[in-house]
Amino acid sequence: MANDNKKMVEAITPIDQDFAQWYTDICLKAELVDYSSVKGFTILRPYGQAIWENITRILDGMFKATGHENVAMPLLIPESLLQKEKDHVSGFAPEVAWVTRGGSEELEEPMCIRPTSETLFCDHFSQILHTWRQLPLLYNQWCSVVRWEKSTRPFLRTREFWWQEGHTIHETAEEAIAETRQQLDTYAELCEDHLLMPLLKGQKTESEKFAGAQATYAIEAMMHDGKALQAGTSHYFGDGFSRAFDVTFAGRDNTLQYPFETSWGVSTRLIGGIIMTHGDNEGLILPPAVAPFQVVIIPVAQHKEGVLDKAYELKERLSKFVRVKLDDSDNSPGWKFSEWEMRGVPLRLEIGPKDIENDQCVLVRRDTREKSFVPLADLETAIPSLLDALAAALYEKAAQNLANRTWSYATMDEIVAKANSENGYIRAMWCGEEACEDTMKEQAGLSSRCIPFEQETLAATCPVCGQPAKHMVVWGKAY
RNA sequence: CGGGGCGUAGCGCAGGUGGUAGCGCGCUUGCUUUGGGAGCAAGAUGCCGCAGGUUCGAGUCCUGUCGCCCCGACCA
Repeated sequence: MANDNKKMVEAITPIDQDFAQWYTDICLKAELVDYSSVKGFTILRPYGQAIWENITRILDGMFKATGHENVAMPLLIPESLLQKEKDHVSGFAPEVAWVTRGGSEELEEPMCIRPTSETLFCDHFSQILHTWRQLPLLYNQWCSVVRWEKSTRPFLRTREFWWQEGHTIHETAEEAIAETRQQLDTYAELCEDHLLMPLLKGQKTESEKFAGAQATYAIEAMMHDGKALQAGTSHYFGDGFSRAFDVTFAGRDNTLQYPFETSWGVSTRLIGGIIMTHGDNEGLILPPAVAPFQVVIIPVAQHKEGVLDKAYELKERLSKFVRVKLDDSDNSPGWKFSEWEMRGVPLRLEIGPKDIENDQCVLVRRDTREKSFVPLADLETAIPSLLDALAAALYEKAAQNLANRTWSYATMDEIVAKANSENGYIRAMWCGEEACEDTMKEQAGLSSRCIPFEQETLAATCPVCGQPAKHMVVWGKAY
């Protein structure tokens, strides 16, 4: 009956009933985002922004630790600049937004709002690069970009999204490739260790790789519903962009050379990944590393003498080692329990008159709702250990979902049958031909997620065409 | 770009055949409550998306238009 009340007040659509609606409900009701008056442009509300800031803080630290520097590039790209690299422009042209007027005057040259900033960085590199002694240049920027998507969903696909884009140039191809792989590993560390999302790491096929790249590496995460989410990409460009933008330097042998380039990015889409990896019917469950509040203190019978005082005292004490929120609003304790569960706070601390009498409090885990009565003196050890246990359980549960939804097949019949009945990763061999990817899309509705770094030989031939197989590919449905 | 849904109070919605605006939640105030989304009472809140048209009269009918959401095809 508590459940009935709950559904009346602040209903979140059950996850099994309508996954898409469940997702949207959480985005809105946990107050992560709101829609703006322009389609596809969402507002990151304080709670959502706080999660993003925690992600950026962790990642930015990792970037700096590996020698990267932050810069800020312009918002607008002149049309002529965008067009310099032909694969790049044909990939992005369909989804760029244009500025054609300044004040009341038509611009001589239209400018697009950056969909990504390779062209801006290259143009800049061509200005500042002179000698091999300057290399590598390891740049990153935190910004938003605009891509005029046709269908949009909060976090997963919005017309404007916030991200970081790293752009580096190197003296040799080997160094650039190493950078590309290193940054992919950085993303993997962020996702697995902090966001608690188990991953598949690999290389994108020709047809799925970034416009203008020689190779695209990606991390793919699996959502509750068995669909894949491309959570981050890292691209190796060779010297294609350098040549297109005439980025040159005097080499060690005093010849003019083109540097080798990389770019890599993750976006606010990660927040969508967190929701769909860890959330449940009560709402969000946040990994402690990025939760705006790791502990919420809920005073019980807060009007009674001493309760609020004790709560404030605890807040003060806990704030020395966790991010803590004290909800001293007028709402009933029950309301607060539900509210903060919906918002995914990993641990709840209840403190009421009975607890104060016994010099204890109640700690409740968000994921299991498991209650423990803890002496107030032990909080400094009990809270971190509960947070760790919760983090381990979240990762374990997600890893279990990934394992349960990964299958290997050798024939098209098996693949089609599975694809029609369940979402997940289907591992199968592939001949390397794009035509077989197209066929896979048509017959099974699957796209190639990546060619995993960890290869296995499941069969000798491609299940689509029967030709000799070159790689094992993971197929799936993606967001 | 196709298919579907929808614009009425802050939010969610109701307003058969035209007659001058309603419900729930939330909000405000007061009292009682407080260990799983509290109760009672009294309030406040409207360019009915926008523009034309039909009509004595339009939330309602007609035409146009703008926008949003969801599902597909395309993309982080």
